[in-house]
Amino acid sequence: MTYKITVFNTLGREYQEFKTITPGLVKMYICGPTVYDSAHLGHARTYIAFDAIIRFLEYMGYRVIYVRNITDVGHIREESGMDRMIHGAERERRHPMEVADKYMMEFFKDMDMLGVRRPDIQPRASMVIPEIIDAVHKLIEKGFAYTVDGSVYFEVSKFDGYGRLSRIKISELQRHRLEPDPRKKSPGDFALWKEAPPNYPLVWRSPWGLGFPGWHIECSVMSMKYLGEQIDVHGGGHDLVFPHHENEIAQSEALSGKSPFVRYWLHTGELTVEGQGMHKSLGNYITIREALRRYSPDLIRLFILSSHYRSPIDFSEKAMAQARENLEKIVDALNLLSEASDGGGDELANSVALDVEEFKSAMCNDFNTPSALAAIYAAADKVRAHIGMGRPVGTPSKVAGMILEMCNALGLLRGFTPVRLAVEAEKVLKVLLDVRRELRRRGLYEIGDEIRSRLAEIGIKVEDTRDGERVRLTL
RNA sequence: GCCGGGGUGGCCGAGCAGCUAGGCGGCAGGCUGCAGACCUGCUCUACAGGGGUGCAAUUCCCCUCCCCGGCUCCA
Repeated sequence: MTYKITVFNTLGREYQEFKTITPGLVKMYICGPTVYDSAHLGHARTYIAFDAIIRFLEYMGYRVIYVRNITDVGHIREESGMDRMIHGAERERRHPMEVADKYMMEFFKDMDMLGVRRPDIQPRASMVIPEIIDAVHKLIEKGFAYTVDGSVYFEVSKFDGYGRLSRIKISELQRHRLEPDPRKKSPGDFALWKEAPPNYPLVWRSPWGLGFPGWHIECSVMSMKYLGEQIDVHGGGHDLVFPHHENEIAQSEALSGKSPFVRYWLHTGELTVEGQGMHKSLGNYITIREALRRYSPDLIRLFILSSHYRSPIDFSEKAMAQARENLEKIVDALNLLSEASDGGGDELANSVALDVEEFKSAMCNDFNTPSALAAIYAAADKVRAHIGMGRPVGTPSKVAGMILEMCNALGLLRGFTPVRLAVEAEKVLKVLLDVRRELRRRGLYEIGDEIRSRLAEIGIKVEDTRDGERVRLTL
């Protein structure tokens, strides 16, 4: 059967059938981080969510060209009007590019540890400065931008349809955290190129003097440089809808003269911690490395995928504990299957095959990972019940393969191997269980239970069934 | 103020016009020396409140209340 994938497009706020420009090929650009500090759980949420989407598309047979940028210049901070990179550099008393490198490498490592598929191209804003200057120049030539001393601004009113993505009206862009530059023609106009103050540590020569790019333009340039003037998917956190993505559309379509710049805009919901936004001042700022010290990558991923990518998600110990139970259920089912012997019919395999169909249709419905996980749980439960009732599995490796196939399509349990004891340990365990059986036969339950609880402490759960002991390893 | 997203059973969390989400937890029973796993049943005719349109509304429309986000910092 063929599957129709439906996605919710932020542009238009509606569900649309997913049809790529070139059949079978997905050109996708995801906004990467500004590397002035360690990545946090919010980044993990966004990139894991997109990772699952990408893996699923690949699972469905698409080739995905995935570009995710690194922004290492031009991201202005509000209170000081200072580039975020410069701020990081001042804090750490290093050169801005040294700071950028440090956090970029850290980010790459975090993503690898989380099992996020590497993008095919990871361009860096500072490496496309010539292209940015060129783009800014063209925007001036085309009449979409104007200069004010050494700065260049995009004139929003020149671009028809500005505000289509975020549904913002130019006339309502009246509230500002920062006093807008009074020389701008309209408060909504945004910088393409900024004139640098004296002694600014990170500047480039341009036709307008020494300066640096505005935030937004780098993404337009990198997206078009590596994926072309029109792409299939552009994604990022929900907080980027305005102004970042709105401005990207304006710049890009003004430059290329082609519309739409992006077919499907996908945005991930915010991550909160115990119900509050993450802020260093609240003390609830959790970096990815901190999270990885406490939780396995699969656990973090399962937690994130338990919520739909567009919904907000709240991080808490309780939520993680719940995710852990669910993960253990899946792993338990896979472990049980690895020990089950062939025999019986295809009944279980056929039933799990239905779950795989459920899984696919859930994911085809705007990448509904909670529903997709429900299908995996259903399959795992069937396995546990089947084996729990002592029924033959039929083709355990086939069943395990189907469950792993679903998990892997979400990036879960990619490195799964059934937990096994070493041969020697196996023999020792057998001796212990033999002794325990004899103890129980003589009614010496207390000592038998002692053996059981001591084994449980080291991750070996012994369960007594009619057919003897079943050992579950949670090593 | 403007724009956007939400409020689903004890908790988490899908669905969004008719048909069981799912998970976690709790209770009772079965099986067990016990525990666990597994099985059965219950908690579970839940969808913020009030109107409206439908044969039919958690799902669409309007109003009210509450929460959150964006409005040139953010994934």
